[in-house]
Amino acid sequence: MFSIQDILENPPSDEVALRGWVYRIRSSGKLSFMVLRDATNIIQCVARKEDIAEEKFKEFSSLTIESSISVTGKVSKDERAPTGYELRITDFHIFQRNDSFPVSKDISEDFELDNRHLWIRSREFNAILKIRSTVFTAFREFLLKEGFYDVQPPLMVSTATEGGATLFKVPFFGDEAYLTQSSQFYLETFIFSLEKVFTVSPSFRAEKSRTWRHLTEYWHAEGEMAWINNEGMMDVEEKLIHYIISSVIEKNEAELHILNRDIDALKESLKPFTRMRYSDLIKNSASYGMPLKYGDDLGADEERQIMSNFKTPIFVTHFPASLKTFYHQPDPSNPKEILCHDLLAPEGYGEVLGGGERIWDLNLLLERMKESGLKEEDYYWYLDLRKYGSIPHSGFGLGLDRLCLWIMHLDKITNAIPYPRTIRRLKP
RNA sequence: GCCGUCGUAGCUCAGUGGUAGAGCACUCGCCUGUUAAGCGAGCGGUCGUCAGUUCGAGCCUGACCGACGGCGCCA
Repeated sequence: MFSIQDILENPPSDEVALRGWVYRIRSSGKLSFMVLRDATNIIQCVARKEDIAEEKFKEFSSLTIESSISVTGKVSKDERAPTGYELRITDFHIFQRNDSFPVSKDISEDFELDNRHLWIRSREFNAILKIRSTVFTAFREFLLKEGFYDVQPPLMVSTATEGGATLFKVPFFGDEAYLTQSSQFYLETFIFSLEKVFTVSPSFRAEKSRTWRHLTEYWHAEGEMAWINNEGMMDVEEKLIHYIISSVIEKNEAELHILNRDIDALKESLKPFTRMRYSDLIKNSASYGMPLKYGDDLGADEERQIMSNFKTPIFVTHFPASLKTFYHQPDPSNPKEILCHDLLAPEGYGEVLGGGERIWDLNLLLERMKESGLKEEDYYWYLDLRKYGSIPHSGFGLGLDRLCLWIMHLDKITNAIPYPRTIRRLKP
């Protein structure tokens, strides 16, 4: 059995059979047009009254969108057909003729989300899923080539990474567990065995966020490297992002077109990324149209305005320690700032990645934990890393859904993931 | 946690205190090249719920219920 894409690439001269779902159907007297879709593409099929029995013609003409069907016929080039070729039907078999498909041309954002299980069949979402697949695969491919190992940290944990308020509680045999909000601390344990590690796993945040770029369950791609500093980490990340974007451009040009993604704009991000200290960003902030003072954090509005001045992502480094969590390594030349970086995507998309050098001195880490009100005994295993062969190291966390959001130039993160989980959505 | 918007037909939405509307979908016709097409006919609603004001409420007022959007937090 051929796929539709096979047929379009190598149109056979003999009769072929295809199977799939009815994407569009319209009848016009003595001929009926049906656009068939499968996983790979769409092709217009035409039934002529003269080619098949009258009853079969009627049956065909009354097909409904998303009915499942197989068709047999001859393929010919036809410029009037949506994908350039057309199959003239000699026979067909209906697996199921369904009632009217709930998802039609006029649907609201909310209705679409309620029917996401059906909406993912659409050409748009088919393209989104294919690009997601490339992004996830490319992330792994690149790091494996760089000598990283793919590791599997636990998702049910007993300690917070960022802060306690945003954890989901789960009953745990009379005790209480939490769904992980970041695997960073576990990745740090792995580097003492494997040196370069990464994981792609879900993270959970019980934040009552209601924004265009927050999810309660999101795909977190995290990496951790032994013996590397903040600058070196950014070098790896920049190559990684370049690799992911190149892969998407190479493998998903057709899908980018379906989504009306400006590929030239995306190609801009294959150029080197600007690196800018937080303090310099603040100094220049007025010229970016967003006057800020030292100590201000970058929110959605700030990032959007600042990034409207850039065509490629930028790294913002050396944030004041007060703006970030406790585990970041202070800058030796100015201990009030830390050796960290955020990667802000262009075209108004903002933060997609955060990373930096971790504190590797035991006493400093203890001090910072105390300031943050964290109990030593909860983090005994994390502290052990600083007791037994501690080394300088860095890591990062990349929001894959956010990366997909930007790469596909979508309007909100719930359109970048098939089954978004947000404060108000647990179905479907 | 803060600010805001909306509940009318299966879907998307109009609706000015005075007889409940349109487009799409669906059903039945018609059409030899359509592009979620076109033409004709048909089908379809206790206007979120409860109360109040009024001669009269989808429309005004209040409460409740439900949904959605933006910000903070972050990835």
